[in-house]
Amino acid sequence: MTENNHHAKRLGLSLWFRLARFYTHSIRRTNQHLKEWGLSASQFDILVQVGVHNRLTQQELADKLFVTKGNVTQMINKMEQLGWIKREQEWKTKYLSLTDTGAALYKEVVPPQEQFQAEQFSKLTTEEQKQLLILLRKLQKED
Amino acid sequence: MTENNHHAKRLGLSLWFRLARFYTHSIRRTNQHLKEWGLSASQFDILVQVGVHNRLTQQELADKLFVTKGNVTQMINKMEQLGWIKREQEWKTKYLSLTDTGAALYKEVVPPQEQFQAEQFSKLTTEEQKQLLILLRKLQKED
DNA sequence: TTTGGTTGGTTTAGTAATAAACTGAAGGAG
DNA sequence: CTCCTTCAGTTTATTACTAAACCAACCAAA
Repeated sequence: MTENNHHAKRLGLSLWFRLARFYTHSIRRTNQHLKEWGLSASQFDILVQVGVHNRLTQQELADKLFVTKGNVTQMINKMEQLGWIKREQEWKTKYLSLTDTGAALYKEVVPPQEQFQAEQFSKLTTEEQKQLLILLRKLQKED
Repeated sequence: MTENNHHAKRLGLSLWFRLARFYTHSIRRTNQHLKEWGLSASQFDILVQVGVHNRLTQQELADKLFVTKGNVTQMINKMEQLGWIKREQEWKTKYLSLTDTGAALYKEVVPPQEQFQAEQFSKLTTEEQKQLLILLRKLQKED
């Protein structure tokens, strides 16, 4: 193996570790922050997706969040019970949308959460943040 | 709120979503890949840290991985039982190191895993990967 | 018309992680 | 000496997630 090749490999592992560390740290702080409104990071994720893409199916939600449909079933069960989300069945598919309570929560929690996430990246300049976004987008692009 | 300020906030949220999506996707593939050697992503993480920083305490390991010490206790229990890691108690602290089996596993699994992680970032050029690493490092820097 | 595939959702068992409360040992201050 | 704090690790209950098996409904092809 060439020196270059070796460095390239080490780089991949370093990137992975850095990214994983930042993620775990960040999600912990996020959960802590969202406690104030009685929801978790994943619930917030769902609230936003359902709020933005109204009447989407569970499968579509799973695809957007990159999680399994099994996970969606469980999360929605809970959020339905909490009265934030409603399911409307048509044929065999279930369409999701926010209840009034859910919509109110959305309006209340999104602005401070935007603020909070902005702060988590505030060690980077706006220019650097844009760069980071470009790199992340590129990483996920389908072949 | 100014237009700029608003964009800055949206940027933070976008960054967070992108990063989270990449992470969940990536860790799933990693787990899948590591199945071949019968270990999980988190176990690999621990194997590497203990392999590199020999004889570190559980608390130090927790700090390196950005997880709670409770999590470390549980993970180490399992990996001790699997015969990969040994604990040596001195006073009240427990020092971790790899067993011979653990060291053998380390040697076997690290190279292909480096290869695998390199591939996960291969949509970026080497230059871009270095940039990404710099940005991630900056994000985690202590004040 | 049966048969078999595809699709949306559910269930279940297991893994990783957390927060918070706890144990037990040291080490210091009065 | 006793009390108090701190520190390393453990325990417990809970959340989020996965993979894999499953169910039910529709659809198409033979």
